[in-house]
Amino acid sequence: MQTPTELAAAYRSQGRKLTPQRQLLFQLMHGNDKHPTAEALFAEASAQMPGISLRTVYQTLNELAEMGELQFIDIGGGATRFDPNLDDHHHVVCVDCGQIRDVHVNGTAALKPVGIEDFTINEVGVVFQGVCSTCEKSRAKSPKTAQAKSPAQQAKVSK
Amino acid sequence: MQTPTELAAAYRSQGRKLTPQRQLLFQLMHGNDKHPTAEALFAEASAQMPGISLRTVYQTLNELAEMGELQFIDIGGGATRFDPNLDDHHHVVCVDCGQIRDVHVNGTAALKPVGIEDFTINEVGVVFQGVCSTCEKSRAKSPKTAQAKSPAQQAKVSK
DNA sequence: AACCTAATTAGCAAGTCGTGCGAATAAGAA
DNA sequence: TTCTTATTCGCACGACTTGCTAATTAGGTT
Ligand SMILES: [Mn+2]
Ligand SMILES: [Mn+2]
Ligand SMILES: [Zn+2]
Ligand SMILES: [Zn+2]
Repeated sequence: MQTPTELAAAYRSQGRKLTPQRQLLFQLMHGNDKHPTAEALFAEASAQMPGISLRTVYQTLNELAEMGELQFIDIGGGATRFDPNLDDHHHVVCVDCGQIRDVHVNGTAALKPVGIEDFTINEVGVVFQGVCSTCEKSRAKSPKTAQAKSPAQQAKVSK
Repeated sequence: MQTPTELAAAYRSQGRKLTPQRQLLFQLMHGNDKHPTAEALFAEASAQMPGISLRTVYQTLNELAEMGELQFIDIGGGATRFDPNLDDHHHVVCVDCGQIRDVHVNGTAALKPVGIEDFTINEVGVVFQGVCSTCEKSRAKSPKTAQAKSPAQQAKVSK
């Protein structure tokens, strides 16, 4: 995603208006590597701008996605996560706390899909599933007790 | 996923009952490589057993997942897809029609995630995005016209 | 500085997907 | 056949996201 300033220019050049809500969201998303949900972003935004609506957050995120400024990440778990990082990168998910971390992956070019000659491939996504060090420690302390997870950070893991 | 007969045994040995609903779902899922949604499976089941409830379909699918007989696949697009194929494999998604196809991938062992030394990785998933030959042809005929897609097969694609 | 108008916002209704709950039903053991 | 308890089904409800629209506002025009 471009900087808030660059986005301002991009918006104007497209006949879009520069509202305080949008500017705030530009700031909050720029360089954001947390892969937040719309709700999470709404919470942050609300702190600085009480009254901003969740609807506007969704609207702006969709808008930015249409403009190619950010991507959606759907890895299960209910809510879509938003990612302003447009570099070629992939993700690791902690199955315990649900956090998503960027990860650069070497070797993706060498991946050879077999049996789909009839497809024209445009993109490849790699998702690692594991446990982060923090959760690993918690497990050591209370091996039996499942950690309390807020719905927002729960990861619905396959298999 | 095991055969309906094997599942029957597994169920009984776990004190679970063998209902006609479950048996039908075992059949419909066994060897199913369509990665159906719960709704899609419900539709198929309803054809053979009018009156079966969507609730029961969800219940049975969750049950089978708990038993490790199938996996959930979440690649965006609204509904979770179910996969009875437990072999080590990956998926290709047609961004046009939303179909998901199994694909064996060579080279996954060589994938090197960089910068997540603090994670204990358990699993790696690879998803290819592209266009299937059928959709490719449709595009040739009507390049401008977007294909009509049923909600169930729509793929919500990131980026 | 006041004005105009299209774009935007906020809020609530509604849609989709999935789960909690409880009464009625049925599997399977006795 | 009887009994116990797992299961089914239907509906309410919850989480997430979008549709709709009246009120507001950005930003160009006079
Ligand atoms: Mn990312
Ligand atoms: Mn599969
Ligand atoms: Zn964690
Ligand atoms: Zn297709």
